[in-house]
Amino acid sequence: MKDFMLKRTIYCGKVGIDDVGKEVIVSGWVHSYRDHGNLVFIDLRDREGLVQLVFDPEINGEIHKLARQVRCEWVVAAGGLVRNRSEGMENPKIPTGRIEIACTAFEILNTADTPPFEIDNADKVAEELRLANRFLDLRRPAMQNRLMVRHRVAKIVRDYFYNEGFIEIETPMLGKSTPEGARDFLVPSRLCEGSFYALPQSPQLFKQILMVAGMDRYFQIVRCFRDEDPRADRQAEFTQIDVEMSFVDVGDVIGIHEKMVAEVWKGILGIDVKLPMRRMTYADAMRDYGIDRPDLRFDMKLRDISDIAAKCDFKVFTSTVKNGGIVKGLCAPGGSNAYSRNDIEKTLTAFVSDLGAKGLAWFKVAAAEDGSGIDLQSSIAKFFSPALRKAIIERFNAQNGDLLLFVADKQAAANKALAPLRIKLGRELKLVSDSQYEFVWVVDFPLMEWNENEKRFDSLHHPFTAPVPEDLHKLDTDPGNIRSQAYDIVLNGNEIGGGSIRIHQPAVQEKIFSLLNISKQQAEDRFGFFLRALRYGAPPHGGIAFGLDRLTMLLTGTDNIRDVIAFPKTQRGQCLMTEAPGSVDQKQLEELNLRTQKHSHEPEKKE
RNA sequence: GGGGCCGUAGCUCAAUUGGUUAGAGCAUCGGACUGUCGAUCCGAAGGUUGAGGGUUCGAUCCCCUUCGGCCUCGCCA
Repeated sequence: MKDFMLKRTIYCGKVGIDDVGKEVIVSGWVHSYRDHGNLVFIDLRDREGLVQLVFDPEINGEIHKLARQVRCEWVVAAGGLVRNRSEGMENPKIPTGRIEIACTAFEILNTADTPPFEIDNADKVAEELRLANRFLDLRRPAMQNRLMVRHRVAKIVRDYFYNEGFIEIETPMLGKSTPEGARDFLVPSRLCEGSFYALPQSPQLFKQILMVAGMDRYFQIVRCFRDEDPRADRQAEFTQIDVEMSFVDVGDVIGIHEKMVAEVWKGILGIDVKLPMRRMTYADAMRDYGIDRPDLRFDMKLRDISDIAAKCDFKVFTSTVKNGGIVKGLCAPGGSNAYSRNDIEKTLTAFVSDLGAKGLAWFKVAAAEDGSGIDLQSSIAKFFSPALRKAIIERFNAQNGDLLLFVADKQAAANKALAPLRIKLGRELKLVSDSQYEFVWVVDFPLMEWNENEKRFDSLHHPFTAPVPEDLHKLDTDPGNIRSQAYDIVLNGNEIGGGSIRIHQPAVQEKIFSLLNISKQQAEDRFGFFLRALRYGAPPHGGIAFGLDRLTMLLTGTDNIRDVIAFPKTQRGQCLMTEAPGSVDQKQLEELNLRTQKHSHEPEKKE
């Protein structure tokens, strides 16, 4: 006994010209209906697409009457004969537009409340409303397609790793909190009163231990959790393609994974990615692009002009250089026509000052007044001798009509402002194409960087990253200049994956901990299990992790991570559909030996 | 924790410098209609202008507080 009579024989979207003359049964959601009093048309939607149902009172008066009652988003099943639409009645807008189903059977499986927004127009609807009614939002083909792409990426990746001899192994979700890195999500333990699990920020130590255990090649498509503020491309709960391999060097890991990426791009977009992908050192990336994830779809490299600036009479420049800063800038091709003086001094300057820059110096490249070639024009041009102006033009190989923009600051501060400025200009000057994919491996990262506030070194990647062997001797003398065997894969300015060769000798690991100001005792408390594992015969090993969410974003051309996650959270980490997080019963708290507490000093209410 | 944008009918938006009864399209409901496909035509209903307070003769508009969404800095080994 079924609770419906008509059983589907084919998906709506799959009914085609080959089915003409066949009896079929379709089921799905009423996308739209057109009632002519006589004929009734229903566009029926399922996962695979739309198909037009026709109800003719001459054919079957009873179901025609029934069909007149349906409304959008009702769930129905219909059976009938597939037939060609006669000439002039075809609808080229939908793939099934050449055929229709002349219905002889019809069943209303469910009615539906009027939806809070029209499925067809949901792309224009406030995201808040879409998230609260995700079951409706996900009925949209665009959303279903993104989830489908995500699924297919996972499938390609699984198949790829299966063929390469990798084993998918699950690691715990309830783990131990490690104070480094991002903030942990904590889960109170009922059985161990007063203790907490942490949700994994990544399976880092587990996958390394799997290498110690001899699994040799591990991968996992795994949820990770970092309790930090979300962004457009970042959720607290996200998915990694996590990989680890034994007896490998940097080249091995890169080789395996660029092939994986190429297979994904081929499988999803049909695009042949040229292998091997190019590589760039961290130092070069920072010098030319001001950032460790350069967008190589366009050139517009940053140039340091500190040597020229030191000789000018512009005090902002000279004093910056004198105080150990740099003057760095870029040349926007055609920028002096695209940006008015007001654009530069208001919009662009505001843009960089939001990023911490103190100002933005500019020159327009124009025909020289004396008719001899080109020259720089600016309110500050007078502080530069003709020779210096010429030197600047040459540094950028600037052309008439270009716009030169400079930030004078400490090196890191200048890069921090210029790198996003470069991206903004590249976009606005239409130097980037959406169909262009420029991959690059960034390598030779510094192992550590000095943390001025804490007076210690911090890992750039994480504390298990192996140094470059030739730099090992600097461990005691010059730790800030040790390069690491870390690598990031960057696509169009997005980091899509990153990893490293790991330290496999306990002595080196302990040395690194001490440089990071982690005492023997602390290391023992936090990573004791791991250090112990390293002492029992750890093979050389390394790995990588890709962000599945971000990969899917790039493959589907969205800049909103929530579009590639079925049930995402808002910027405050809430699910607007389920209203998580929520309060819990007192009884649950008691079982966990937890008590919630209001601020002891509540802000005073104004009278 | 900081900065910015936004919130008007179910949805998307409008509303002159602060001024009369807050409008339109779509959706909804009722009716008409023989091939539509954004159907069409006729009609109806639909509002705590996110919430609270203030200024004012008068507030969607100005000010304060607050809630929510988005973007962003910090944060994200």
